[in-house]
Amino acid sequence: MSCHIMKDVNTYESDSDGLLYDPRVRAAMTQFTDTDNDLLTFEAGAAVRTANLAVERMRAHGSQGRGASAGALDLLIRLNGSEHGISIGELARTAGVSSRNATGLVDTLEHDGLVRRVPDPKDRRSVLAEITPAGRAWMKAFRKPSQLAMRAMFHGFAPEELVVLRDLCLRLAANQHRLADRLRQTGQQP
Amino acid sequence: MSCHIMKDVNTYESDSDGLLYDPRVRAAMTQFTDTDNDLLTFEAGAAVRTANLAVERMRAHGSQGRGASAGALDLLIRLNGSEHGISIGELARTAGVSSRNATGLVDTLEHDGLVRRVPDPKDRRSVLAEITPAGRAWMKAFRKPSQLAMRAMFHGFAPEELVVLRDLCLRLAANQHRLADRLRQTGQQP
DNA sequence: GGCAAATCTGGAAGCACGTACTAATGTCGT
DNA sequence: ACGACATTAGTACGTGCTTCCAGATTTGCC
Repeated sequence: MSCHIMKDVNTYESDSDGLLYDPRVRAAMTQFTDTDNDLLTFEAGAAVRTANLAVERMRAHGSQGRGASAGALDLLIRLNGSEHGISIGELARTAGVSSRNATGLVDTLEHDGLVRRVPDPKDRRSVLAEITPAGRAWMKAFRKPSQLAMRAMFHGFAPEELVVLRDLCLRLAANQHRLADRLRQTGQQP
Repeated sequence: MSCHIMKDVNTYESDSDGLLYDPRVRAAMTQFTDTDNDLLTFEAGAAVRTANLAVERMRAHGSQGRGASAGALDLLIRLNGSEHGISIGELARTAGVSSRNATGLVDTLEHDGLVRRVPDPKDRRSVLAEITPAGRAWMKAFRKPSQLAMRAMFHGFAPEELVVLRDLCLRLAANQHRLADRLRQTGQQP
């Protein structure tokens, strides 16, 4: 391992319990927090962001710029698992983005021929997005590489650890949803 | 709790061990994976993304559009914890972004008066970014609200859970870095 | 001294995401 | 039946992030 490679390796360190932390983040956050627990929350938040960037980067590499941004891919996977079309609004709600954004993501997928729009017979205001045969073929082609990539990303993780990571992340998201709801109710929106 | 509120609550469910999962993600990913472990990796990856979105949203709300995007805020926090300036290149390397991107983030902070550029006396090619008194005042003003927000986000999390979340996320990021290094070495870059 | 590499940034472009608004449609109460 | 109000997707616009390309200048190595 040459010095050039050493220089690029992340300098995460292990704490007394053998768990990773980023000393640079810790140094920066320590001055922004009052208690040890506050520091832990900031570090965890920063770590979530770091992990997300890592997943995004692996995704970007794996799809080779094939119009498969994270958001669009999520929609495509969702549509692939449905035997009928899904409305733009429903896609937006379940993805937790604005309908305008869902419109844009579907635009992208439609432009690439992976998805098409069809009228919703039950509501003339609404449009259903459905996956095309080309979209299903795309999903099929990327199934195995995607699995290999995720296996490599989570190399060294026990199944229980994957489950715990999922739970912790979803609890965080649930907390944020509750907070947003509360703020909306008390009219504290800016 | 009215039905309107019920309708907006996320439909995460608990598995047999009492840990959260998203049934919609599971339904979509099940058709994209071959083994249970693969499903766990995909679910964990999706959960990381969901958690990151949650943190971003809380951040956007807390800063009230005050020029504090996630990337810029990270740099500001970093500079606040340093008694001397830091070069654009160093900021870029430690943030894991390109120097062009770091340049843009510093542009934003400089435009808001929170950061200034000064020449690096040791290297005339280089520019140091340092936090301004206004930047330190900004940090001071947002310290308490930030802490309260993170406490609320991580409400119900034990300290050990925060540490585990941090470790799992950083292990994921470390895996990605190793993979990227390996790809770079074997020349498999696209 | 010569040259390759490093440094930052101007300029441009693409993409994700959000807000405000509009035309069309659907729902509900009178 | 009618009017008020809500919902739907998309237009127009803006911001931020990120990448690419190129250029001027500086630094370090042979």
